[in-house]
Amino acid sequence: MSSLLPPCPEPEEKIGEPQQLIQLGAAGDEPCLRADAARNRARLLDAAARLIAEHGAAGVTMEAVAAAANVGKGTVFRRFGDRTGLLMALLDHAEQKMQAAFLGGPPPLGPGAPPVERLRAFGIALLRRLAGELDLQLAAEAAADRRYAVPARRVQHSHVVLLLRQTLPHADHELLAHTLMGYLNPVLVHHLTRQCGVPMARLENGWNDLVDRITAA
Amino acid sequence: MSSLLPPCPEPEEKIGEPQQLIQLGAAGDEPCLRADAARNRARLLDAAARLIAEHGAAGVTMEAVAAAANVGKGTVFRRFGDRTGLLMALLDHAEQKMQAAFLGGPPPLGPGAPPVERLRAFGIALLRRLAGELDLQLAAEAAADRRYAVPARRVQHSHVVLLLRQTLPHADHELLAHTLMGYLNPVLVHHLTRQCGVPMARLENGWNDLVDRITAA
DNA sequence: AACTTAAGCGGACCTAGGTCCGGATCGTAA
DNA sequence: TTACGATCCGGACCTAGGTCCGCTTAAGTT
Repeated sequence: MSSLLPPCPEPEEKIGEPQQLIQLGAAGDEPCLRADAARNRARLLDAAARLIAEHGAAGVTMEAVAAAANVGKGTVFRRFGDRTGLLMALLDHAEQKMQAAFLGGPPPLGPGAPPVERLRAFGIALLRRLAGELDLQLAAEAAADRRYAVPARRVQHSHVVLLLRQTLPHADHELLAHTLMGYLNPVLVHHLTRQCGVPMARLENGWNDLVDRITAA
Repeated sequence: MSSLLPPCPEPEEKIGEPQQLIQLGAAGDEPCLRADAARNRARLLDAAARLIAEHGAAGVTMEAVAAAANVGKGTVFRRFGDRTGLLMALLDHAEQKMQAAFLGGPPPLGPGAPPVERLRAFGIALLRRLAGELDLQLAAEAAADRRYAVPARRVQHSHVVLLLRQTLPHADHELLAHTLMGYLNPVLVHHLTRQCGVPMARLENGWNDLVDRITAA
């Protein structure tokens, strides 16, 4: 069975942010904003971060962000598309740093280590990052029908597919990657850690165990 | 490592529907509605089903359902709590039928077959059911912070934990069950089948393969 | 420097989910 | 049958995300 999915017909038109360091084939044309637009964008991100730090991601409205940034509401939506877009933009820094780490950084996360070890390191790194961003990650969840089209997620998914392919020659890497990524779902992590009191250490052990089971010959 | 999670502090107060055949320990006290309330409930479910069949789940507003049922908007929310509650009520029949099948029906779904076979049958059955309900399942997705508290999901999860426990004596059944359930996530199924064109047969093979890997000694 | 135009701005406006509370109704007890 | 209280009804109302469109302005062009 092949592991190549017809690569998911590109979601028609990307609204809002260009946003990703690695576009995996998609055009990486940063539109280069007009001076005033760039200024307002920065103001908005700053205002959003401040408000969220103060009231929590769930307690901040788009109108409040606009007001705090001294900007019209329409400007927020023009720049970021929708609420999810704004929140994902706030997560973008950490995302790009992590992408750089697992695409080109030092082992065991980056190239150089055996694929299974990279897989382990990837999950642990993502779990730890998620744990520190849970509020935002939860609030930034995309609508159900776009969730798997979020660029950051696609990059992570592709990375896992790659590592699996180097480990298991004959398997449905796409589906196995979805399974692995499912374990790293922010909503699940939130549920387990915050609502069930599961300690992070157990989640991390769970990940390593899962990788072992899935990559066992 | 124990597989017993502190069973997730019951979400404070259950709004709306009592809804589940098996409450897994929670009180199963059907409140027995007043005559007019029961009549309106039936009208609402009927109207909702009709409208959704005609316009798709995403194209139906709560107000439209209320109007089609000749009932006030407040009545809808009183009875079902919120939009998600109404949609989940529409899915309840199928859910109860399936619960009955895997809790007490004939093998391989019900008791009698070896646990691994029951696990396989469970996933296949759920996948097929989801495939026929994708619109509704997608629209009925609960808010992120309640998603794992939905009664139907908890019952399914517990069932998987049970089967895993009978198969793997020493494993973190809770976490493995979450992984398996993640594969059966309606949003993922929608993404793969509708957006990527993956045929159901491949998803089913993927499930069996996943069960094998996870339950391998 | 004057002109042009694509990009951006802002806030009025729309929609749809969710809340509230005064009044109507059901079920029961006397 | 009547009286009464708990339950329910309905639609006005609130909120917050998202859209629209006439006006403004940055940034090239001659």
